[in-house]
Amino acid sequence: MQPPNRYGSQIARIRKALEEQIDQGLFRPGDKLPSERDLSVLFETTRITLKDALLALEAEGRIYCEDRRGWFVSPPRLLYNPQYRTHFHEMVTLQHRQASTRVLSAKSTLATPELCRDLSLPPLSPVIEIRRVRSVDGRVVKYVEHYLIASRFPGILDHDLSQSLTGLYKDTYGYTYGRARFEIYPTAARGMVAESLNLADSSPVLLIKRINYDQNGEILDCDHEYWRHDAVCVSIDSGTA
Amino acid sequence: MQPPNRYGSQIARIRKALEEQIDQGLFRPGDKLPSERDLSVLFETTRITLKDALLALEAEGRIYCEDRRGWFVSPPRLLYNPQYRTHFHEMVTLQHRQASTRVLSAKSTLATPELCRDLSLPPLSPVIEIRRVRSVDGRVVKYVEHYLIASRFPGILDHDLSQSLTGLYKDTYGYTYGRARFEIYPTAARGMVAESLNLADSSPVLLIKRINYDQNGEILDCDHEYWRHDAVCVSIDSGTA
DNA sequence: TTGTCACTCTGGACTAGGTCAGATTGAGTC
DNA sequence: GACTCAATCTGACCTAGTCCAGAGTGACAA
Repeated sequence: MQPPNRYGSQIARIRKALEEQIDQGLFRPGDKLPSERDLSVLFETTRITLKDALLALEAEGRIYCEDRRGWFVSPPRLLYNPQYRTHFHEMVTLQHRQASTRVLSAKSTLATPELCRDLSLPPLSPVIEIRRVRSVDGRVVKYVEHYLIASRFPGILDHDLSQSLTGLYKDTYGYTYGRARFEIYPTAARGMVAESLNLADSSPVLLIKRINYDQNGEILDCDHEYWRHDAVCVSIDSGTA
Repeated sequence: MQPPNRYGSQIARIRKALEEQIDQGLFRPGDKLPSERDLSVLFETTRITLKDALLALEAEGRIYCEDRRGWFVSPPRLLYNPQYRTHFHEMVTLQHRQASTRVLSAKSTLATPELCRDLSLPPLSPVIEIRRVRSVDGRVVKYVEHYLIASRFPGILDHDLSQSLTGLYKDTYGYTYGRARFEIYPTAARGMVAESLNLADSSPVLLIKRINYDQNGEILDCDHEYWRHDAVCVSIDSGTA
């Protein structure tokens, strides 16, 4: 074992070396780092120690990992203000970046007990479940599950669901957004969430649950948004509360 | 090596076993788990594999780790609505839990460039820097750095700073809160942040930066709040935006 | 042009240990 | 009762590998 040097530990030494390379612009956002194996040779350590250093940088949001593809330098976080429910594409474009959306599935199903509570529905109510992933500059950053109160959206499954739901709500059903309630907390990606975000199981994500009301204060739907934890900065402006 | 069994992997097997024990109430919030060594013997695996399972549960917020003390079962998350700047103690008490505050340091210093920008101050402006930690039910959950515009708070260092700053602002200076701006994102604890929260370096935390304005729309101060990532659920209610 | 299949590269999962330093504890002292 | 100090417990940090499965690539055949 190497004695602790002026960096305190191997992990800190490697972390700082990589941080410096990124800060100096030798690696640019989106660039791929060398493989864990190559880096462990380069830093004269084992893969486990090296991986601990990579995990530290990942926790900080400086780099991210794609399952079995490699480690990459994180682009700047997307500023996301959930209060203004502008189109995702519009928000991304305003930040001079490129957005895309892919529908994974869309179907009618029965609300879970948790959904019944969140949507104020009686037991066994039907809901429309839409799963989508959204990308910025080609990188998947968000996996969303939308749950729409079925009775309020007749025939919605026949529409193109890769477009903005906000626009569809307004143009087809005459609903505009009123207030909304959010819950935001860090958790881990599992199963389909991890898969859709190209993450390893149990990778950290930021979960944003929202319940959306229409212009008359009636519940419309709720979303479960799973963001790659390094890809977003939630930005909120409160009035006098 | 054991072949993948019906749980998919050792890590998943261990994670699910521990999850079940917690769900069944065999471990209660705040309880200490057996040591990593004991658990690795119990699950017939190595410490590294066992630790991966613990890290997965930590990422999810089910358990948390205190540096060199052990692993513990996470209590329910504290609901935190940053819009209502009620006293921390009041908020915690409303959720039937016990709050405490400890002042780490309080001094006058010069604003960093970042602070000058956030507080709209000219270069080299003096600010009051207050560092505190706040606990819920005896567990440290938040490390905060407050930066007050020095010219607006003459003599504040002579007051008891372990009390609510909101109250002090109002009673001593006649300031009440108006609007505020937040930025919320996951990052890693380093140095004093990690130390104060009893976390290992590079553990995940939720960072909430806020800039606070007074009743007249003038900037008062800004806070950098570092929350243990499993201890909080940010809850927000937006009006019609 | 398209599809497929073998090969390679990657991180994921896993074994089996050791050393180190901070935190805790308990016996003993004053 | 308070204080000290040594033993012990704990996670942090570290070595040195192996095997596996998914992702990507390039040659080649249909």
